[in-house]
Amino acid sequence: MLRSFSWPILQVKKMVDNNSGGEADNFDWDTEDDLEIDNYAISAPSGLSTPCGEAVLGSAEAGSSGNSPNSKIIDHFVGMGFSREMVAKVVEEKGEENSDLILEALLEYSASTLPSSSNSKLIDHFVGMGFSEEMVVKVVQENGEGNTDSILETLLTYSALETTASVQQNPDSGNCSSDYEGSLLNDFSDFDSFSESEEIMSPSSEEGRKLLHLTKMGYSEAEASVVMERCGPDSTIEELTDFICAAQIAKAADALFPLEDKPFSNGSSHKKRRNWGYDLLLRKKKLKLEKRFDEDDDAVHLPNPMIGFGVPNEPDQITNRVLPEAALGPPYFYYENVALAPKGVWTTISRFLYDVEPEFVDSKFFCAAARKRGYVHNLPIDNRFPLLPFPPRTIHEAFPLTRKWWPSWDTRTKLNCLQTCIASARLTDKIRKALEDSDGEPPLGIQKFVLEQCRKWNLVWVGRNKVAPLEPDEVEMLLGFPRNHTRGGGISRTDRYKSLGNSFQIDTVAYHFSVLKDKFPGGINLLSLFSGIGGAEVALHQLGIPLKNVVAVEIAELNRNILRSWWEQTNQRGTLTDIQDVQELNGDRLEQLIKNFGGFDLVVGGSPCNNLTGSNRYHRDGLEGKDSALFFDFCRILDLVKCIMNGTKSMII
DNA sequence: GTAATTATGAGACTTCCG
DNA sequence: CGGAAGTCTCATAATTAC
Repeated sequence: MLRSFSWPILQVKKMVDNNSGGEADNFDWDTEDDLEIDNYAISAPSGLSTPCGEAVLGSAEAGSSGNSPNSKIIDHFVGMGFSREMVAKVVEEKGEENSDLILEALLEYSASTLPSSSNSKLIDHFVGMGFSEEMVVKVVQENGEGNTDSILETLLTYSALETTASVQQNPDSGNCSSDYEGSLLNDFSDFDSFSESEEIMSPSSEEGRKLLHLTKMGYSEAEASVVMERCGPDSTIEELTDFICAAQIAKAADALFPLEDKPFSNGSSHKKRRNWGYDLLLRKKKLKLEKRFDEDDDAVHLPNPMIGFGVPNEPDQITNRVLPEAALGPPYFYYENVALAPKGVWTTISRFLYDVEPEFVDSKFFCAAARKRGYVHNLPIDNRFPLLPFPPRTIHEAFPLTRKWWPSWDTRTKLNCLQTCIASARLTDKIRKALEDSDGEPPLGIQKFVLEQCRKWNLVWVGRNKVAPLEPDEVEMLLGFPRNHTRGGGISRTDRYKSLGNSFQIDTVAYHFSVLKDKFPGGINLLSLFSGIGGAEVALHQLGIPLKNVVAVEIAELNRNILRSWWEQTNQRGTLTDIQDVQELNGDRLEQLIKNFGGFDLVVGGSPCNNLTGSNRYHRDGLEGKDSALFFDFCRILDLVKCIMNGTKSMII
């Protein structure tokens, strides 16, 4: 039943409305819209590139003009890799005669805007998405590195502008609203700076006021009316300008994915693929709008008990659900992260994964340790079955030797979440000393202290007054990995804890994957993002689902070694492809992989949680944190896989 | 002597419960 | 409404290994 989620029927309804073709708020980028916007951009060239361009370029507006006297020299330096606005600014300062002086200034300016080491990773992240480095540096500086959402948005807009500015040699753009300065999206209050267009329309009605606004910003009256018609009468200026920018963004996507990828350049995959960035932007925008309208409904309520659609041996089972159409496979996908993330994170994750409702499950229903996780997936949920035999499900079953020393006042039967760090020897010593001071039953205060530390650090009793953290192989067992999965091969104890603490609980994941067994009797092609020590692979293997082709993306060499070693030891007959960085997985690489073995059946990923988890005292920055933002790479890659596979299919047909 | 490992101590945010 | 419980952590210093 859905009662355990606050995930609303309402949301489902909304989606149905969308699918049935709601006009005004239908942001779906279907072919019709595509054409229409393209035509729109071409048929009305006078305003489209300029208004946004003015806003972005600020005082250096001359750069966007194709026929302005210094455009040639600007193009020259832009061709060398400097950003247009930087060149324009420098040319304005130094004059266009002395190109040496300009070059010197440009180099100096570039050096001064080089990324600091702290945000260079963020910059690499966006550069990896296909944006130019200087553009990224600039945008990161403007937006601050904390706000990846607005960075991405600005980048997309900039790309669009660069493309249109260089593609359209627009004779009129130079003298269009050159007095407009400041942020296009934020400042709409200053009417006085547009005196020359005052007479276009009187701002008597609300509609007229908006129209006037848009025309003052440099759009033609015709453009403004078309956009207002499309966006509906209630749309804000911000939405209207966003919509206009969408036309440029569609072109920006072209710039990101040049036409040379031959195999599919005539098929539909390329066409769809180029829109992923735009889709991402739209989903972000949609999220923002929804946030604005129902801020109260933002929170996802975690179910209690946390059993998702059901766990073995529990009567409450949900075997039916309706997935949004956009979420349907192929491929199947499976995304995992910590359930207890900061507010709004799961709403965002769900929105980006086609509005699929997360399934929150605590692994304590599968093993002796808690592990509260959210899973967003499009797998069927009927006829699931667990791995057998069941692993031990209480501490005593898992560690029978501890029973002898377990004090009666320690009432734990389950361990807390297995994390990446363990208690220090000093702490366990402190506990021993505290207990030795009292004969027999310790005072309540001591009991409370000890119990608190035991819960916090998952300590077990290994002797009289002696507690200890779990050994790595004990953690392996609890998580369902084969014994010694992470042992040896140059891996330290600390690394083992770290890798295991970041991993799936096999029994939980296998229970969800079990529905695939009937569907893929001949084996499965798996794309495993952030694969770590191979939780998904191990789960599928233990279910008896043959692994045909596995592409595992994992940044840590140690983890790749662990997976490779497991792969060899279990005599896998398929092929395992290692990839180090998700950034390597661009459209071309994916097309090549998909072409090689005919598509992925399952895309799995649990992106980094260290900016989400409550254990992080320093950088709990939510999805915008530098590591957890890799979630957006999961979305990016999943989108690409979907597009390429659908494109391939339609080509074959 | 340098590199790798280990020890140590650093709160915040959310939900649940009474 | 306040307290309790729980959380895939991080940076740095100290120590040990090579």
